[in-house]
Amino acid sequence: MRFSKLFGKTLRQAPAEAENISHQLLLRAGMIAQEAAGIYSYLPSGWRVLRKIENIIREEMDKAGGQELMLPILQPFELWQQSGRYVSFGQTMFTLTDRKEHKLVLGPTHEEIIADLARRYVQSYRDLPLLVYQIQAKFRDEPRPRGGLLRVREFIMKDLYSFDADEAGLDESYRKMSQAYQNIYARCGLSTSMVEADSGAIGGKESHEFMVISETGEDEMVFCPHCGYSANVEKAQISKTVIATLNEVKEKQPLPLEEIATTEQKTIEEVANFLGVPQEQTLKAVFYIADGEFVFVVIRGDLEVNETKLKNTLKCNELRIAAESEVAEAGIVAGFASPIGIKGVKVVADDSITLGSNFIAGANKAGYHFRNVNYPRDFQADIIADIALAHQGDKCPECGGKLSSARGIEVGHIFKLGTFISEKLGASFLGQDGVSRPAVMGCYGIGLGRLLAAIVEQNHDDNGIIWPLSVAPYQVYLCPLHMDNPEVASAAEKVYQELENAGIEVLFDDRDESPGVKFNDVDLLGIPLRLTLSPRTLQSQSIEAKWRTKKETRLLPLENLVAEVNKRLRERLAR
RNA sequence: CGGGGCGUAGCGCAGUGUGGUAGCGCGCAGCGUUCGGGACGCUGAGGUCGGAGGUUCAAAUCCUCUCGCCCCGACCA
Repeated sequence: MRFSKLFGKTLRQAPAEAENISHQLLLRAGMIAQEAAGIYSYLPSGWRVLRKIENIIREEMDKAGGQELMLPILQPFELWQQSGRYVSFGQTMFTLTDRKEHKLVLGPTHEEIIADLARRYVQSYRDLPLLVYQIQAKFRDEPRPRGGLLRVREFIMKDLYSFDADEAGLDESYRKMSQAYQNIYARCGLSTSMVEADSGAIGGKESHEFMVISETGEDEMVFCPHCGYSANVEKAQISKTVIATLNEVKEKQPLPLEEIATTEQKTIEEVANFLGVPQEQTLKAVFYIADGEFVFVVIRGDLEVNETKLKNTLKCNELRIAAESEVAEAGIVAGFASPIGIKGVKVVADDSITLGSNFIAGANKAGYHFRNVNYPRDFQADIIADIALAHQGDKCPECGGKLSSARGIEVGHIFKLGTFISEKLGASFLGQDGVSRPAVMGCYGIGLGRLLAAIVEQNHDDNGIIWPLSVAPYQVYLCPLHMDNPEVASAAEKVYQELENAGIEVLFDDRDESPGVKFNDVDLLGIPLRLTLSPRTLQSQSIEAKWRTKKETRLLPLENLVAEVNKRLRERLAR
């Protein structure tokens, strides 16, 4: 490709709307262009990168036994009613109506379609396992697109769906996919962590996310340096046991309830300090509205509520903190509330409240708390579950070690769906025993644009992008200096033709620009190997080679250049 | 949906307070000089000042409404 003809210009200054690095660099490099909030065009060089990523993914999917297919973007709304997932996706789905007043959706994902296909084509256990995938645009009306390509409304996604005869089969498909994912990221030059995750609107029981550690990431995860436990904080568990001192062990016996005046103390911190007890000796009350219903949540004072876990526990679609007025309406004295004596309100308690005794809790009247509150002697909960939020420094649920935390970009998410979709859509098969069963499903997604952005987040310097060779838009940048010098011009043309003919992807900077401009552009574009041809190098019938990742340069003889370049590219790709 | 910010040439911005011929830098076009890390000179093209309505002799500037974009939160793969 001749640079002079390449569609898309490099920019010295990033457009003001770009805040994170990948967004700025991709815009400056002329790889993407924004059309509207969360809607982007890929310009030729950006599209080349995307297609390389796509090919890597395709190869790994095929290797794992996947079959590629193409599914419709326009989907009948009825399918989503059948699966029931239109409720959990809600506003996130783009919907439209055709001329016959039929409701359609722009597919946010394709489990319904694929299950519908499986219903028709999978009839026997002999047809299983089945792994099919698609690489296509999906649409989600995000409440807030952000971060350039990191969170968009129209995006290209690879989704593979697995159908197995039983749980053991699903486990095997899941294992294959998680291996394929590791291969994909490695080939894209990314280092990722696989963490336990919440499955959110997709549903299902077990899921893992692949995270690229980055400050610009939207997710937070915790991991244990000792045993390797790692999880998204939405999902993460912690060990809540408090190591008791001898003195405290004596106090473990439930003592009689006692009312104490705490006139000014409302927050956990104030109450604990006032009474000289640790925060884990108190109970905290938090109020939510879950699908319109008021919920009283109790958790040990030192912990915080994990809203994702709470939402899952309540099996609700909408969850928000209750407004002050709503709390008052429910007859609750904010700041002095506890579940003791509360009637007619759903109470959800974190299981931490069962791990202690003689807690401090609100007395449900202004200015007073109770001492020696014990569960279940003094109050009952409708639901007891783990609803605590993990933090850096908490204890690992596996080994008790100290958890660390980090932010990450989710570049892949795999789910064990089970049978809830196949049951609803009738995707069942006849087993060897002649019994009909729903297929056991899994789904495995990768957002390609987000992956591309994550690669930039992880591979750049002050001058620009540093594409790994495997995904670079061009492998080689041919940079002649003094294009007005006929010897340079003709030698450059010749080298360009030779490289092209050998199938090497080369961007030929035939522009009449100063060396500084060219060098800065190649650094910005992030092309791995730079070949500089000038009157100086021509004196020794050679060309100067420099890797984007390195400082040193070295002269290569023009003779046999193609073979030499090929060898170097191969060596680098093999690493 | 709540809070904040911003819409002026392809990009970055000034001008808005106090209404009076729309500017700067980069980029772009032409010519010339340059040429190993964003060169220089001269000449030039390019703007419904996000949109609509209003006030006024006169609106980028004041008023009302509206649309869009970004950030934080809610929410969300």
